[in-house]
Amino acid sequence: MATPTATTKVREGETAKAKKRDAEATKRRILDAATAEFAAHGIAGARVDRIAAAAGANKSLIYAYFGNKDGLFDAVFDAAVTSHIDQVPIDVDDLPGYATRLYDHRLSHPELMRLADWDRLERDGIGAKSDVAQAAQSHKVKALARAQKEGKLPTTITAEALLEFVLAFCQTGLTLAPDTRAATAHRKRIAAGVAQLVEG
Amino acid sequence: MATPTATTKVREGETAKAKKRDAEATKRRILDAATAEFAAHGIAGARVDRIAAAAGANKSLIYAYFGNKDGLFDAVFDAAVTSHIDQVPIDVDDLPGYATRLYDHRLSHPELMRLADWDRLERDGIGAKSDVAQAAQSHKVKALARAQKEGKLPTTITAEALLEFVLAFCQTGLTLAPDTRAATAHRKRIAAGVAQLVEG
DNA sequence: GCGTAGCAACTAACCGGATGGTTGGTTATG
DNA sequence: CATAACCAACCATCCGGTTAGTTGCTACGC
Repeated sequence: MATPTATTKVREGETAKAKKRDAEATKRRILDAATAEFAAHGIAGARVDRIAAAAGANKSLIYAYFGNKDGLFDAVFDAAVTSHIDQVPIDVDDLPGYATRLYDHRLSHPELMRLADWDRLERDGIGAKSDVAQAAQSHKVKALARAQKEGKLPTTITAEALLEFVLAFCQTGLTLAPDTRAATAHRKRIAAGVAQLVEG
Repeated sequence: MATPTATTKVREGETAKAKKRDAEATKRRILDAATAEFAAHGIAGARVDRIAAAAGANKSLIYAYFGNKDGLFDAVFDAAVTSHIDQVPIDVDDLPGYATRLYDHRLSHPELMRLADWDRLERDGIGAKSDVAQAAQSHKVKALARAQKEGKLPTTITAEALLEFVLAFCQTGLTLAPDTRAATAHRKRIAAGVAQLVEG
C-alpha cells in the first residue's frame, strides 16, 4: 500500500532483530508494540515514545506509516478484529460451541476485548465505528438472521439482540479465572445458557 | 473529612450559583463536574482544568480537597457506587425484578457503567479495587450465598458466577436503544433470562 | 563488473502547546 | 482579627508531531 515497488522480498534470517532495512517488518513491529501499549493504557494513556522504544523503531516512522496516534490505533484495532474473526468464525448451526470457542479465545487473548472496550469508551460518539468492525458485526447479524429464516434459530428475538446475548454470556467469567478448573466449569455454564437461548 | 469544623450549615438559596463561600457546596460542584468529565474521557483523558471550569471553581481547590487527579477519581467513583447501591439494592427474592431495575437504572444513568469500565481498564492491576466497590460486590455475593443456603436459589452455580451472569444480562441492550419500545422488549428478555437462570 | 544516481528506510534533535500540580496573596466570615 | 475559602498566575515536565539530515539498497549506464 505504502510501497508499490517490490522492494520487499522474502528474506532469510528473520529470527532475531534484523538490522537490515525492511519497511514491512518495521511496520509489523510497530503494530505489535502498539497493540500491547493501547491494550494496556488506551488511546489517551498510550505513549507514542513508549511504542517506538518497544518496537525498536524511530518515532517518526510511526507518523510516516500511520499518520498519527489515532491512525495507529485504527490500524491496531482493525488488525485485531481481522485476526479475531479469522480465528473464531461464527457458526449458526452450533451457537453454544461458538460461544465456548469465543470464551476460550477471549481468555487466551485478553488484549482483544480491552482494545474493543477502549474503542467503545474513547471513540463512541466522536467518529463512526471502524469499517472492519462494522462489517464483522453486520456479517454475524446477517448470518443469524439467515439461520432464523431457515428455522434453525427462534424468531422470538431479533438477530441483533440474539448476538448481544451470546456475546454477553462470553463476557462472564473472564476476570479472576486463570485456572483451568474454573474455566472448564464456566465454559459449560456458557454453553448451557446459550443452548437455552437457542431453544427459545 | 477535610474540614471537621462545622462551617457548613444548611443554606437558603441553593438554586443558582451561590457566590457565597461554601466549601461543601464547592466540593459537590467539583464532584459533579468531575463525574461528567471522568465518565466522558476516563482518567488519562480527563482534564483537571476542564473540571475546574465546569465546576466554576479554582483548580487549586481540587488539589486542596481531593489531593490529586487519582484521588478525585476515587471520590467520584466511590460516590457513584454508593448512590447506585442505595438506589438499586439487590433483592434475592426477586432476581428478575432486580435485573430489570438494574437495567433501567443503567439506561437512565449511563455514566455509572462508564465509570466502572474506566476503573476496570485503567486501574486494574495497579492498585486494588476501591473499598466501597469491593464492599458492594461482596455484600451482593453474600446475599446470594445466603439465599442459596435457604433454598431460594439453585446451588448448581457459585454465588459469584450467578451474580456475574445477572450483571451480564443487564449489560445487553444498552447501546442504540434510547426508544421506549425496544427498551420494554429488552426488559422482558432480561427478566426471562434471569428467571431461567434462577429456576436452575 | 563498476561507479553512481536516486530513492526509500531510518535517525537524532527539536518545537510548542498542553497539562498536572504549586504558591503567594486576597477576601469573606464567624 | 484569625482562619478558612478562594483565586490568578506561574512552573516544570511531558508529549504528540515535525524536520533536516544520514545510510543502505538497487537499478541502470557504461
